[in-house]
Amino acid sequence: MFDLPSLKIKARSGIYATGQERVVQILETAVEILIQDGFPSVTLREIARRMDIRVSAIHHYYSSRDDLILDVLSGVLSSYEEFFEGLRTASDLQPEERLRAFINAILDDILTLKTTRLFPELWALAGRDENVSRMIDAIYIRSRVLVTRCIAEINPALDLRTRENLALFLTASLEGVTIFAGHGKPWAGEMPQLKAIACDSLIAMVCNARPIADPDPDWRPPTLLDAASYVALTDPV
Amino acid sequence: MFDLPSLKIKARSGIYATGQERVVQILETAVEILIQDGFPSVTLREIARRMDIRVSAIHHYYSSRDDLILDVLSGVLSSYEEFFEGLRTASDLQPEERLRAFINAILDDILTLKTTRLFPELWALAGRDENVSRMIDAIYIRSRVLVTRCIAEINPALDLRTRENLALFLTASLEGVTIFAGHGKPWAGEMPQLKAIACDSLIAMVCNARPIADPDPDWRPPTLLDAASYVALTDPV
Amino acid sequence: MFDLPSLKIKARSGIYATGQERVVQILETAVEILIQDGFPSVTLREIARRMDIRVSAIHHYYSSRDDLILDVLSGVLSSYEEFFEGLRTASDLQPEERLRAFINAILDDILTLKTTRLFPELWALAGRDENVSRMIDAIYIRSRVLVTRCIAEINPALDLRTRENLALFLTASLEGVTIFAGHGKPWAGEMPQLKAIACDSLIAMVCNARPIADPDPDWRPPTLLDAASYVALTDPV
Amino acid sequence: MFDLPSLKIKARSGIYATGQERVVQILETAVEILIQDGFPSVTLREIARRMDIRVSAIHHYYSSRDDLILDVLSGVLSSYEEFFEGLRTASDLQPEERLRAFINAILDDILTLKTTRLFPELWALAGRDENVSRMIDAIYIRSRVLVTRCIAEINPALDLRTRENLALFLTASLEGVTIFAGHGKPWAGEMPQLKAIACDSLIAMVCNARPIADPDPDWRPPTLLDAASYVALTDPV
DNA sequence: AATGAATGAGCGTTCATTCAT
DNA sequence: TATGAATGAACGCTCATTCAT
Repeated sequence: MFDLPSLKIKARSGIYATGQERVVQILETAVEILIQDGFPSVTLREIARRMDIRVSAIHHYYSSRDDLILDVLSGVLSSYEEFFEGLRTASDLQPEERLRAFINAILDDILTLKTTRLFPELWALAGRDENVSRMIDAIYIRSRVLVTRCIAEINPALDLRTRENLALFLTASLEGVTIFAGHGKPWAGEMPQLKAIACDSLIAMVCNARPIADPDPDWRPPTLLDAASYVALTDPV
Repeated sequence: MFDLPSLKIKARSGIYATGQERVVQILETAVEILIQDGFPSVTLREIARRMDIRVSAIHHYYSSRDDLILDVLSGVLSSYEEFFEGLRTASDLQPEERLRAFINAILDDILTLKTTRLFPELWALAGRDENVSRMIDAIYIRSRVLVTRCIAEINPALDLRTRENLALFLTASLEGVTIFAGHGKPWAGEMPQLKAIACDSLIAMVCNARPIADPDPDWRPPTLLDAASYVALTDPV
Repeated sequence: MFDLPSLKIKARSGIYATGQERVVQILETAVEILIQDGFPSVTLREIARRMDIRVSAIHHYYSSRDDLILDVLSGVLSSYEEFFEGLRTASDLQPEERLRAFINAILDDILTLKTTRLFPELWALAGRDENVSRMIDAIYIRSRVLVTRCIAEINPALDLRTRENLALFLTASLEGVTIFAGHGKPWAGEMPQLKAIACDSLIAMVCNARPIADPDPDWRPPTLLDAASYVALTDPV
Repeated sequence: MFDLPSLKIKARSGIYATGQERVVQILETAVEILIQDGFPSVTLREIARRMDIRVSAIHHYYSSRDDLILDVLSGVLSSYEEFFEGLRTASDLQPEERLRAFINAILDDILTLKTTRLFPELWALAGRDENVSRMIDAIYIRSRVLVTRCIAEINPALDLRTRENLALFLTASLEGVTIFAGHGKPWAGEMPQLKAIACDSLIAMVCNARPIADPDPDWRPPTLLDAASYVALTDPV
């Protein structure tokens, strides 16, 4: 139903056609290495080796490795952003069905090699890099927009904090499956059963949740982003 | 109730007393770096620098860096093994309460810096290294021993496969929380709420689960380990 | 009294008006870098960066970096040539006063950032590059024209060799002050005193000098230049 | 009479004989390159090439190139420090003769390839590096200790400031000769005449100097060093 | 007239590793 | 038991240069 759109990278420089292509090639190659061999293997030399160009040619497009990596990450994450955006808008189903579709889409995506490899790398990276932490925070905020909305519709009695915590736990539950049933992992074959379990238990969780007695009216969902960025990501528009 | 036993590393090589100590120091220093700065920073140079010894002194105990890393990982994981072992044996509670205690213990552990940093690194590493995959598989098998037993007691009607899948999803749910509410993560402050949500929803999941109609009698929980190792880990002893 | 004329660089290549301008801009930028950051920083990249053009645009005007550097140096030195030329022609003073004016002009010039930075760089460069040696030789020959003439007028009894050696030492004395009392150097504040000392002692030196008893009639001032170039530089015209 | 002592370098590390030698070899090779090809050519690769060792072997002794360069410079300058120290202590001549000996020794030293190449490089470097500036300042302070003492003895009527300025100008005069009559320079052959001129004129300068009418009692010789370092260098001990 | 694309050589530095002491 | 000496491979990066556009 929902499909992860293929990686779309915006070429930065290059009025020449070949230059635009090169940037895309570089980023795609970097992602390829990232998926296949992990972050430590994403070196300029390895990218150059695979592309059969020289390292200095990469430096022609990116003045530093950090620049390149940043572009790689933002490219990767923006592709997921589009994925979540697609999930949010493309549906006219009932809230419960929409949530079920979301859960299934995420777990399907987890089965792909790309997601299985990429996200654990990003989680590890986030532990060492504040910028990556923020990027990941942003992408998951985007992802939870749909979930919180479904929860609000399914169980209108819930206060904001409970809704957000439910959405967070629901998302965490699904992400955790990556470790065990991701692509090539032992439990990947059990994904159909896991999807059923996840849908049943998580939707039940939402339905049966009770609001907290005395909600703090000032509570806001915690985030690494500044208020403006947060609003921009969650704004319905 | 449950307590994470302090890291105990068994020295492998080293005949002399001081040698054993040195190995322990090396491993502890490596783990310290691993937690503070991540895997890429665990270099022989850095270990030597912190210990104020020479790099070749480390090589005296470990013939290669890979050897050392393997020892670091097995040390780390065996400490968690003891943690899970402790969870299993130390309790005479009712099954539901035991499960609740397990969930709370895991989520408490997730709040520690060590676990927050270590596990994402391990998950990333598992994507590139078969040995690490197997080590992680082993440790999670250990962890699920208690869960599957609780599930069997709470809901005796369930078939093996459903039990195992429930245990797997339950574990995955908890591990996923690391990403969002681990030590220093934005949602860490919401852990009390998340614990309540996790307990309620996961225990409800176990209670309400239904066995599959036509279970395959030959089904066995998927694992990267060989049968003997698997049995050794799950054997009640 | 004497004034260092502002740097005038003659564009060498470039048929078009804008091209000539570009060459001048390039050279001025190069000199600016040379003065501010020293020779090693005069790279095509840095020039291009400051001019906000591309490196290859510079190559459009100079087929090699060495070409450019040579042009930079000849531009710089020709500006000093004009300086010395100005000293020589602009004066109708008595010889002793003319010499005093020369000394003061040189020491004033030494106080400028440009000269303080430029000349030590050139001296160092001369140690490695024969062409630079010759260029510097030429510029100092020009500079000594006035001095030798003053000496001849002040102390007509002197033979050529003694005159030239006196002029050489006088010039060397002044140049040496750059190292200690150039722009930004610790002794720059003592320049008034140093000027007085230099004038008194060097003019006294000229006045008190005695010719050598048995002058070699074939002696000629040593130079790296060929005879024709030498004559051209010293020719009164 | 006075001789520039051969470069003496203190080995830093190396309990092993070969290691001590290596450090000396590295520094000597670096100085050799510095003299022959100038500072920009003093690269780790060039040193390694000449020594027929690997670049990483140099890094075994010096953790960074800057470290090495610093050691090179301090080695070079300390050899000159000893040179000046030798000039100061080794003499029981009358003050005027001592000064004459100093002038001749400096001008003899200027004729060596080493000094001819080294000092212009240092002067240029000083324009870009504050540390080098300070090192050079220190070495020249050392050099002027003898000169100022001679001046004080020759012309006791002089105030401190005039003495110091005379010493400064005298030193500058001699240093300036490097540019024209250093090793391989066109005027090197005239050095005997230049020495005579220098002796005559500079000693006459000292003899004929007059104190300033109203000396500032607070005046101190300008320096880049802190007061303690300055005193340490000039202290007779 | 100017740029973009790409190269190749060189730079300082990090790292795991081997070996003799 | 531990170190110093030395290596070789790899890393990110700078630079001048060539060539097609």
